[in-house]
Amino acid sequence: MFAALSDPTRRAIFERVAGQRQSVAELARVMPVSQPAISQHLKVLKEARLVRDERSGARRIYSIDPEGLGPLRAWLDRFWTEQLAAFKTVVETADDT
Amino acid sequence: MFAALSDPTRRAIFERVAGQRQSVAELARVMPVSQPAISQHLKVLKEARLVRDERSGARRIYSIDPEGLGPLRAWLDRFWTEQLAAFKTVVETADDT
DNA sequence: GCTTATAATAAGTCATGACTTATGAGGATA
DNA sequence: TATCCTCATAAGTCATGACTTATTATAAGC
Repeated sequence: MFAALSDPTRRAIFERVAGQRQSVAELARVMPVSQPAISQHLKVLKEARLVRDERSGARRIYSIDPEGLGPLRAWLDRFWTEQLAAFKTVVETADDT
Repeated sequence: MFAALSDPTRRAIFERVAGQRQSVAELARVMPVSQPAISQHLKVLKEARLVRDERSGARRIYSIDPEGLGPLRAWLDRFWTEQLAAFKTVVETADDT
């Protein structure tokens, strides 16, 4: 999950696909890397369940995977309360001044 | 942000610090890597504003940074609606069957 | 059928980054 | 002051992974 989104190029591809379903060639046209690089990134994103692919003739259309970001959000929420607790502590400490 | 959380060891350190503020030595005791490795990871986490450090005598106590996860949540929320839209499309497509 | 477009895989290169050991600096304790 | 912790930095090693070009497979159009 995090590994899949950590690379800037791959994250850019994901954001683009999330905004609008796209073929590999379209992505390759606009991104500053080669077509194989795009395919490799899409493979990683697909394995992370962040994108889906769908055949359309010779094209292969990639779109965001609805399942994808759930685990990330779940992980984030686990720390949200702890973060707030820590923030509260900071505020209280500041109040002690 | 993503890069900082992509490494499993570093993520484990972050989760541990998030649960309970801790010194470097404490982390080094429980984690399966050396003390310098811990320090290096903490440096990365600190630069990503995910943890804070605080001097306590010779010790240095690390805790979660309240500011840290905000940007990640903001990024995630940007795609949440798109994800739902995509999911809706999937459902509607399924309904067409 | 032959050419063209699309996309995946193979193989190889090169930089990055996650570790290690060694060392030094700063504070506590006797 | 001498010793012991605690932690950061330096330097070097090694694996991973993000690219490239070359190639192959499949579908579309003439």
